[in-house]
Formats: sequence, C-alpha cells, structure tokens
Amino acid sequence: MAAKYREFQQLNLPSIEAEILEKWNREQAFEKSVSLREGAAPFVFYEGPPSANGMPGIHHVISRALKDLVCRYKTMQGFQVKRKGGWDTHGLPIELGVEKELGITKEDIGKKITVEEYNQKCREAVLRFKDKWDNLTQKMGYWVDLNDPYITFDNSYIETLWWCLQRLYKKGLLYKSVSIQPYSPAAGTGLSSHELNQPGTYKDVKDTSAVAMFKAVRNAESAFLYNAAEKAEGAGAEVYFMAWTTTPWTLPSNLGLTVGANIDYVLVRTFNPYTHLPVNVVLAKALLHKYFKPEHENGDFAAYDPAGKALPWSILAEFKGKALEHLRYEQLLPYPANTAEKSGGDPFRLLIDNFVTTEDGTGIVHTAPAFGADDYKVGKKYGIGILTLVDREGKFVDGLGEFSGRYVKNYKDQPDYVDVNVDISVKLKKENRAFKVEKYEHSYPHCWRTDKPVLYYPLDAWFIKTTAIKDRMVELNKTINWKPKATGEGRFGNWLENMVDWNLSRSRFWGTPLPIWRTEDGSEEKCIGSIAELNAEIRKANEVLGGDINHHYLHDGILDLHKPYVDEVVLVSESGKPMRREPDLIDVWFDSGAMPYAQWGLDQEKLERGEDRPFKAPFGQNFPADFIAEGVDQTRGWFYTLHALGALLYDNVAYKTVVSNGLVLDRNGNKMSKRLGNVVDPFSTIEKFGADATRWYLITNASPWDSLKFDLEGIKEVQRKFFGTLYNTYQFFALYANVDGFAFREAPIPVQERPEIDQWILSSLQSLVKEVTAAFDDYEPTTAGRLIDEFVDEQLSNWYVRLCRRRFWKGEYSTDKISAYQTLYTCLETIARLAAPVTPFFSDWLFGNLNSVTGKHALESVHHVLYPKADESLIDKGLEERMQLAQDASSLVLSLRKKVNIKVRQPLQRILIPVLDPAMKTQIDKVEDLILSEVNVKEIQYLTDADGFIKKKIRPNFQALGKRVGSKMKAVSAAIGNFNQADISQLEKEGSYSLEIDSEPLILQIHEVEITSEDIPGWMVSSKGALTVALDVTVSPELEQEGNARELVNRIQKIRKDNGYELTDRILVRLGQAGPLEASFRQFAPYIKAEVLADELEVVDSLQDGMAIEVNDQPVTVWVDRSPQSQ
RNA sequence: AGAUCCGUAGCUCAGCCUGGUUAGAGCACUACACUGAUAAUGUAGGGGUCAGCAGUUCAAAUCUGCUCGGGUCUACCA
Repeated sequence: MAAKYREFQQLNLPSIEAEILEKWNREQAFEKSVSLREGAAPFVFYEGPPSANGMPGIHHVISRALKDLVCRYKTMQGFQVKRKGGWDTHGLPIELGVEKELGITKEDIGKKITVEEYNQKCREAVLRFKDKWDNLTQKMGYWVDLNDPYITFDNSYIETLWWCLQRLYKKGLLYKSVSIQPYSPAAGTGLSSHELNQPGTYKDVKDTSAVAMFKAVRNAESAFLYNAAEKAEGAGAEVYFMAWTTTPWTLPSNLGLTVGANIDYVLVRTFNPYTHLPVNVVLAKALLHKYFKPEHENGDFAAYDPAGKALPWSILAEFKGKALEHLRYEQLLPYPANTAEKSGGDPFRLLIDNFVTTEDGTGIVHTAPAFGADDYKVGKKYGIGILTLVDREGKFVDGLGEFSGRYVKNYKDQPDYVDVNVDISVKLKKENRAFKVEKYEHSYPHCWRTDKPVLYYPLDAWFIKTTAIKDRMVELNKTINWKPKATGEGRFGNWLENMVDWNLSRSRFWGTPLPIWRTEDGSEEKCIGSIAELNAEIRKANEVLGGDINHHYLHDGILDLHKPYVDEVVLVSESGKPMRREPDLIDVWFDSGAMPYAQWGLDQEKLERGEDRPFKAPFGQNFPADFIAEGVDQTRGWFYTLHALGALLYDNVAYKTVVSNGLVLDRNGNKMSKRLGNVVDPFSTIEKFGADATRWYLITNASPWDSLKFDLEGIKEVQRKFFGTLYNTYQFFALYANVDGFAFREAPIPVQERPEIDQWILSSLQSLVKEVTAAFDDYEPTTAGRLIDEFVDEQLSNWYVRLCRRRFWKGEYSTDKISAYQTLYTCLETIARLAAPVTPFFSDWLFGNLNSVTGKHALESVHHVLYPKADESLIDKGLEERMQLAQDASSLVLSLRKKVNIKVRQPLQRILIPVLDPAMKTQIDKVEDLILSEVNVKEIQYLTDADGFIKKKIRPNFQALGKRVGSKMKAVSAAIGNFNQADISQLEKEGSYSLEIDSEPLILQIHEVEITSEDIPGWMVSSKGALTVALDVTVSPELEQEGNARELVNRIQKIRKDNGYELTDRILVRLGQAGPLEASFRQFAPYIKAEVLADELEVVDSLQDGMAIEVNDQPVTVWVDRSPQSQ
C-alpha cells in the first residue's frame, strides 16, 4: 500500500517542533546543511558573542531569529554558510557579579582574596548560564555551531588579540596618554561610565559657585573692547571676561576660556558688586538677566550707591563669540606651581568650541584641561597645555600658597573641614576678581562605593589612534549596506565624524592584559605579539637579569595569559633594564571587535613566515563578513569596534551588510526590565506557542529595526491565522489525497492544460516567489513574511481551496482532479520552502510530510534543498488581474445580496456589469463561471455603451494632467467636473476635447481622465474602482423552488453529519408534510439526490418517524437512514 | 544637553523614498452568511482633525522647518 500523508487531530506547534528537533539531532541536519554545500561559494557570517553570565531574554530571540533566517536563506540559495558560535567572557558585569556573589568589593581583591582566586571565580562565573543559552539556541531553532565556539578568555584568543595589538603598535597607532576620567579620590580609583550609571550616583548637592572675572590683556586684538569701554565717559578702564564655575578649586588650574562662535556676547559697563569699582565685563547677551535688572539699564552711574541694591549697567558693544577667539587674559590666580611655562602650552587665551551653551553661567566657560573632558579636548585643540594642581588624594599640590595641601572636597570626613572653594571665592572677591558668589544646587556624580563626590581627573591610559584613519573609516562605511540605512548614515556616520581615540585601558582584573612591558622610567618598551615571542623574551630576560627572575616560566608555554601570571613576568630592555608590564587590561570591546581574527587563532607557521594575516584557516575565506546582525545598542559597540579594527588592521571593512534590530519593549511600549517585572521569558513563550510562531510574530509584526511591542496576543494571532490556515490547507489536501491515493506519481500536467484557476494560483505563486526572493535579498524579512502570509491566507486558502473544494471530493480520479492535487501540492511545498528561513520547524515538518509520500526531493530536509526559483513563464499578469476582478465582482455581489437580505443559497437570475472597454469584458468573460458559482447567480449580462443604460462619471487623472497643466489644475478640474454625458462621449469618440482655461485653449487627451460607469438607472449597484456590478434581485417562483431544494440539501447534510456517516456513505431519504415545498423537492429530486448521495428520495404525504425541520421557514418532516448498500 | 528613530482606526502595522484628490490591512467589536477544511471560514458595518503648528506646491499622511510626546544611544558639562 502506498504511503499516506500524515493527518492530525489538531495543530500543535510545540509537539511538531519537538519532533523536528529530535530529527535534526538524529540526522545532524545542521552539520549536513553546511557539509552539503562543500565547495560552494561561501556566505560569511559572524556571530556576535553573547555573554553567558546572564539569562537570555526575549530580545535575544529576535536578533538570533534574524541571524538564523538570513543564514538559512543563503544556505538554500546554494551558499555554504558556516556559523561559528562564540562567548564573550571578559568585562565588568562578570566582575561585579562575582563581587556580589562573594560579598566583596574591589578593595578586597588582593587582600581578602588573591587575584588568582578572584579570576578563577570569574572564569567559573562566565559560562554559568551556558546551558540555558544552549538550550534556547536549540529550542528556538537557531543553527549555530556550539561545538567549537570561540571563547574570549582562551589563551589562543588572547594571543591573537596581542598579535593585533602589536600590529597596531608597529603601525604607531598605540600610544599612552592622559585622558580625563571620572575619578574617586576617596577610593583612589578611576570609575567607568558603567559605575557612574549606578543608581544613586548622581545627587543634588549645594556647592559654592563663583563668577570669576578674567582681565583682558590690552593689545591689537582686544582693542575693539577697550575702545568701546573708553568711549563711555567715566567708565573704568579695565575689561573682564566673566566665567562661572561650580568648582572653584579648578580655578588655579585654569588655562583658557571657551566661548561659542555664534553666541552673541556683550560688553557691559557696570560696577563690581563686592568692591564697587567700575568695571567692564563681557558675557553672553542671553544671560544678562542673570546678573542685571532690566530697570537699572542705563542707570545713573554717577549716583551709584555701594550700599544700595541698584546696580546700573549699560551695553557698550555687542559681538559674536568668534570675535573673541585668541584674545588673551591675565591669569586669575598665579602661583609658582601654575605658571605658563609649567602648563606646557600657550595658555590664557579665549577658545571657541561648540559645547558652550547659554543655559547657565555666563556663556564663557572656564577651562581647566585637567578636570573636564570638554576642557581637555578644547585645550588640546588650541594647545594651551595642562595643569593638574590636585593630587590623587584630592588635595592641592605644593606651590599654591595658602591653598597647598588642602582637600578640594571633604574626602577624609574631617570634622573641622573648611571648604577651600569658599576661601578661593573670598580671595577673588577681595581682589576684584569675583562678580557673584553663591550657593548653587546641582546634580553631581558621586562614587558609588564611598559616596564622595567624583572629580574628573587626568589618568594615564593607552589609546588606539583611531582618529588617524577617521576619513578612511568614514569612506569605508559608505560601502557598507546598513539596514536600516539611517543607522549607518546617521547614528553611525555621526559617531565616526565625532570620533575620538579609543581608550583601551581598564583598571580591572578579569580581562585581556595589555601586552606592553616598560622600563621604570618609560624610556624603553616592548609590545608582545605572541606566546612564542613572550617565551623568547622571558628566556632572554632570564639570561640577562639572572635565573631567579621569571622562575615560574622557565618551562615553555604559559598556562594562562591572565592576571596575575603575566604581571609576574619581567622582561629585559635593549639596554638591559628590567621591564614590567603596563598594569592595564584592555577594553572588552577590543575582544569582540577582533573576533574575525581571534576566532580562528594564530597559525604558528604563518607567524614564523611573518605573514600579514597569520590566522588559522579558514580565515582567508572568512573575511570580511557578508552579514552580521545585532541590536542597535551595538552601533557604538560591536559594530564600531569591528569596523575600526577592520580598517586599522587591514584597511578593509569587516562586514558588508549589517542589520541592526530594534529593542523589544513590553506590550505597553515600556522597556523590559527585571525591576518592572515585565520581562518575557523566552523559554515559556516558546514552550507554549512554539518557536516558529514566536519567530514569525517577531519577524512579521514590525521591521526588525523598529522597536517591537511584544504582546503574547500577537503570537496567538499568528498561530491561528498563519499556521492555522496553512495547517488546515495541508490537512485538507492530505484528507483527500489519501482517499484518492495521490502521490504525484503521474507526470506533471502541463500548466497551460490545467484549469484557469490552477494556472492562476501557480502564476500568483511564481509572482510570490519572485517578490519574496527580492525581499530576502534586500534583507527585508518582514516584507517577505507578510507576502507569504497574505498569499497563504487570501489567495491559497481563501480563494483557491475554497473554490476548488468540490474538485477534490467530487467524482473520479480524473485529469482535473489530478491537476488540482498537483497544483495544491506545488503550492504547499513551495510555501514550505519559501517560509523555511523564518519557520524552520513547521516548514521542515510540512515539507517532510509531503516529500515522504512523493519522494520528489532526494534530500529529506527543507533546509537542504534549494530555495524556489521563480518560473517567469508561468506568470500571467493578465490572469492575476482577471482573478482579482472575479474576487472583486464576487465581493460586490455578496455585498448587494447582503443589502437586500437574500442569502447566497437562494439562486438569483443575473448580474449586470457595464463594460467600458472590450478588454475588460474579455477578462471577466474568462472568469464568469467562477463568479457565477461563487455568488450563486445564473448569468452575467454585459452592458456596453451601445445599450445606453450606463451613466458615466469622469474624473481628471491628476497625476497625468497635473504634470502638464501645473497651476491650472484647479480650473481644469472644475471644467471636467462640469462635463455632461454628451461631453464624455465626445471625448471618448474623438480621443481629445478642447477646453478653454483662463481664456487659453487646452486640448484634453483621453488618457488624462478616468471614465467610470457610475450608475445603471433603476438598478441597485455597487462598485469598486472601475468595476461596477448590478444585481437582479427578483426571485422568480422557479428560483425560489431551487432555493428551497438547496436549503433542504443543507439540512440533510447536517443530519448526515450529526448521524456520523462516512463521507462516502449512501443514504435513503423520505420527506413528509412538505406542503408548499413539495413541488420544489419533486422538481429538484435528482439534484438533491446527487448532492446528499441519496439512493432514494421519496416525498410522501405523511411521515411518522421523521424529524421535524424547517426549510425557509416552512415546516417539513424528514427521515434519513443509511442505504443498505452502505452497511 | 546632543544625535537618531518613531508618532496613521481601541490595538498591531502598511502607505511616505518617487506628492495626485474616497488613507488601507489584520486583530478586537457588531450583524449576517457558510456548513463535505467545521474548535475552521466568509461577507458587511461602525471606527481616522495621518501627534500639533507653519512653509513649499495647482495638490501634502507623503517634501521642508519648528513644537510636543515616546524610545534608544552618547554625554552629564562650566
């Protein structure tokens, strides 16, 4: 007996998935999908490594679904797609997790716990949830190689990172410099931005703020200020720049004043409120109100009363910030420690930068390069040098007179602490150098461990000189295909434009150590690029410095490149001095950015030959990536570091296409967080609804890059609508194909010999294949999914299957029936393949169910076969168009029936369709039978112009006409609106029509208007677009009788079903007490018998044991039993 | 604070790039129909100042600017 298509009680996605998963594992389906394509063109994919020290969330499902579907699609397109998995294992979250677990802080490391033990803990914690991740990977159907992942803490991985760093070092792109970082003097350590973002670090505090006055140096550049000041009679001679600060302790370190180029500034004549001396001050015009009262403008300067509140002022000049650039001023608080020479630059000048605002202060920013990132940046730009007059404990250095040795904030909890900021302010007041001193409340960051205020402090750090190749990176970025485009041009593009050098240094314990050894004075250094090199250097050091040094490493090979071991290694410089390792670790983002190289590790032979790319195979075929995908939050993370390293190391892009997916929010649009308790557990979601439904929902609901409001209701809908429909269609097919034993053994019937409707669905299917392929090729899976969704629902299930149902269950196993089976089979199998990238389980299941019976494909998994290719020869747009007409016409008729309340079972005589052009009639003609049977009407009559029934409507074709007439459009439109029926026919007959618009002639062409039929006088019509349909709603006695017969058939079918008869059972029917219905039943007896499979239909006068039913509100008694032949 | 994305029906989204006059789907809701796919399906209906304002244009959901609201990233700064 032939194999049967599997039939099911109901759709159960999770159980299908379990079954398919088991099959994949058994058959090594993933491995096979790669090995089958051996020798084929590679499609290179990079897996962004997740960190397995936290639980995976639903947002991981979307990015992985995205990655998976692209890889599966490309595999089906014939490419070989290797997918090496990876784990990100270093970094602060892991350290923090370990500290929390052990109940320790950073200070305890090296005291309560050794670095060795600490790092061992980190190593253990790193893959804590690896099982969960692997489990999710499996369950969601993400095909990635988990057997041989790259792990960033592996020696071979770190070794490759070292090699990369050394390459940068050799190119002169690695340098040590200071950078301004958050620093906690109380804790004696720098803080990362992550630490600064701990809750509660920003606190509202009241600080002493001061507006200091910097005296302008009089010279040629500043002449315009002094001249303006002197013009005003009786004004003081001196000009001051006003600058505000909330940290007066930074004033001794001041080296510049920064203004905004386009900000309006004014020179104001007034008095110093403390010394009452006449002064001229410069500040932003927009901030005048903060210091001066409008009513005192142009007040009486001569009558100024120092004791009174009234401070007269007047504007002497107004100018843009640009005019102030390069002006010089006298140092505010000169001391031996802060002379211009000690600054190392050319300080005390006015600078321009765009960070200046007029929100607060004076619009002139006091700039102390050591204590602010902006200050440092602008200071560097202008070369004003740098002064760090506060030491690491937070106190002033020597050489600052009365302030030396004082803490700038109360870091030591001194009970008698006197605020040095107040003292500085008082000094300024006395020296006529302060305009306003007051307490100011603002939000300021505090160290999350000591609760003391942070200060921004220059710390040594190693940098990669990314700015050196900024232009090249921008250029390379333009060749990358970004999805969405805006992220690449906007967010990423801007980021590149504003790039700063990459600060690599991290003062941590668990991470990749910087492979640089230096002599104590920093005059000699070495950057190590491999383990072999390190060993050689160790041996050398042992020889030069003596055998005791590095005694742990006398053997070959270092067991662990992490701290503390590498820190114990002492190397020797060229001149024979000992060198120690720079204590920093590197930014974990370097780890992941270097994964294209480090995932393979170094090839020792290539290394020895000094090759440019000494990485193990298959690096050669795996760089750059064709495709990567991660969340948008990686734009400045992984996307950036990959790009930077690709450009820095090999002047190449690291990836050709990048898809950045948006966030997953909860159903109300809030970010998911543990705190809010609105996180969606991916495991239970998949378990309950299935991975495919989840994937389909995630992909089709919104473009991957839009943020997605995750709602379980949406998954349910997808389950019901898409999967339910597709499953039903399959189930329908299987049911009848099994009855008829269809196994696609017959030769395919040439498509042009199949019925019109088969040709149509196949044409639509090929169009679908074309569009879906285009969408996937363009990395638009949402479009692809929606197209498939629509086809399955609207075309296949709702039209093709519905209209063709009878073909499957009626009659013999004829050519027509075989055609129907072949057509539906092709549709189902093609859909399985089209959707396979998104719905890997269901597609494989569907494909398997079909293929196991027909054996049409030698390969048993849908993921091993090729993606469908559109057969253009089967696409018939005319056919698709007329089927659309049929659907529209049917819909219109049903809508008319609805309006007059005549049910579809009641046959009607005719519909009228006005046709304005012969082509339309030809089109409808071909689908006439479909329309008639669908709406249960006997005939279609076409009304043409000649009949004179049609009333036409004319409308301008704005698109065509607008281009030509432009601004006359309104007048033309009005003129057309006034057309009568005669005008319209004239235009139709002659193809053009002369108008007069604004007393100018205008020839209207026929293609510049749209003519539709509006009405058929005396009929009820309905229309959609150019199609208008009228329905004859007269129910003649004949039609009524037929309607009764149909109604009876419906009742008997119900009885059959209620009685539980088999589809093929034949029955006997008796009808009694039929009254007025009797005539109907007698007349249509043959029809009724055929429909309900009755061997006998008797209409009797009286029936005793029948069932009382109603047919069109008329009572009748009916008796049904199985025919003896069926029993 | 800056950059960027988003704002269309009660909800989820198309349409916007390339302007064209009645703004579409699905879900939900209401009514009806179908009943040999049946815990399925269909049809119809109500439901919109296309966030707001201004501009460009004969014509704006669509292009431009601004404002408001939401998300994200980067900052946190005198």
